[in-house]
Amino acid sequence: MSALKPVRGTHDILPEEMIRHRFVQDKAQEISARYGFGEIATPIFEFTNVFARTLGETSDIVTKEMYTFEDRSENLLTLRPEGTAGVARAFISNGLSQSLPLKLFYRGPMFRYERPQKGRQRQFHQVGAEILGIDTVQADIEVIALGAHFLEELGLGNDIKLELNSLGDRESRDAYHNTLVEYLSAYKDKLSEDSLNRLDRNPMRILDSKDEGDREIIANAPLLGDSLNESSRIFFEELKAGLEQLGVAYEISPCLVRGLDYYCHTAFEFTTTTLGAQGTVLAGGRYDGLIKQMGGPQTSGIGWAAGVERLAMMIAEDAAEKPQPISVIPQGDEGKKQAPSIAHALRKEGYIVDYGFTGNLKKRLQRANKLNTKAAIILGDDELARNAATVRDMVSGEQVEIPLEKLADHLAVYR
RNA sequence: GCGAUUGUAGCUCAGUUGGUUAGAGCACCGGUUUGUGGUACCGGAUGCCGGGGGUUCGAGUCCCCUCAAUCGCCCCA
Repeated sequence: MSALKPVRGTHDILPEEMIRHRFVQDKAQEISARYGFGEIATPIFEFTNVFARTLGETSDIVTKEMYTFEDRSENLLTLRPEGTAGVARAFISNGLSQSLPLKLFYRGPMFRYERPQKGRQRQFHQVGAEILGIDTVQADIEVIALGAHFLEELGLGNDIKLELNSLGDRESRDAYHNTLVEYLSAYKDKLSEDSLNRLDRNPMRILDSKDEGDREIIANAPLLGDSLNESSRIFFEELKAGLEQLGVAYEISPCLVRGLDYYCHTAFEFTTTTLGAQGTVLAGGRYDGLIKQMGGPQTSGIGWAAGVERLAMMIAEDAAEKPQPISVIPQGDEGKKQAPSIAHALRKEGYIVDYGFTGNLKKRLQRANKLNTKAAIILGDDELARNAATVRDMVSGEQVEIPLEKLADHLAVYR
């Protein structure tokens, strides 16, 4: 046991796992690009108020989960706990209101000081997509369809369901807020302690409570859907119709609310039961008030983020292909002399080439086998004297002698 | 932040009511084969028993503290 451990909630991603990690990220990027999203990278730290002001002063993320520190110039900075606030800030900083609508994809590490569990680290990675500047439901439909498409491409179509709800516009949300607080206040002596705390701060989160006593009270609580005003109701109806048109299956989840303050109208979560308590795998919603709240022009937005680690855990063992290199194996003095330039030439041709550095023929073949090599090129003095190399097919074990100048062509089948 | 479980070799784990030099499988290294891998056989190395303190003649085993992982709550991706 080494005394040198990584900081709690962080971990190393070794090459083996990185293949899956990359697969998830690259798939997200690839599918997003197909929907016309360009990739953006924002800094992993920002001025603290970028997050504090936008996520909601009372949200758990802001009040107890941020990595906040002062730099040497006494700036108060925070490691980003999520991606949307940074994208919104970048939108304002770069005057991107001239280029609306914007469709942006991002990926990268996020930081939250939470109690670690499986699928919940303090440094974790997200991929996300945002559409800025479209206040009609078409954006919601496209963003959700993108999420569903991405998860499907990962091979997770059957393990995941989409939960959908509408928080309504500001007016609807405020109206509901009031009716809910009124209703819940009658049960003040029966609510759980957690929920009591949330009654003032963020009463809608009480709908999510897993406490049994709370659930009984919630069962008869007024529904968010009933407080939606006409335009919000139509918006939601159009969203559902649009998803149906695209064959995106969903379930209405009347108690689904999101933790961050900036959401309105559409809220959705793709969830799974295969990851235990950390079942949310991709989630998002509409945030029409966010950019204005940050000091930018009124600009609507909708987007989602997905947890890369959670998705990487779910994808099938063999979903992400491992590289299959070609091994170059020198044998004897002449082989050692020529091997580096032969390997180099093949790499320039685009082949993945492993050069094992040490060991005799046997050891190098063992290494080649472990690396899942397709073919081995054996460079012995005998064949080099004839300006040729032996190519061993690592699956069949068959060997043929190939003149050096035809080597690259011959290997085409192993590419 | 709260509650519970766990922590022995690189990995997965065994280790009787506390009792000498702590074990297995896989992986690793070497050999059977000094120019031929994947199978087989033979051999080898490996541990601050998570860390610290305590009880005891004696602790991997019991007690306390601590760190970490896992599960649930909370929160969320």
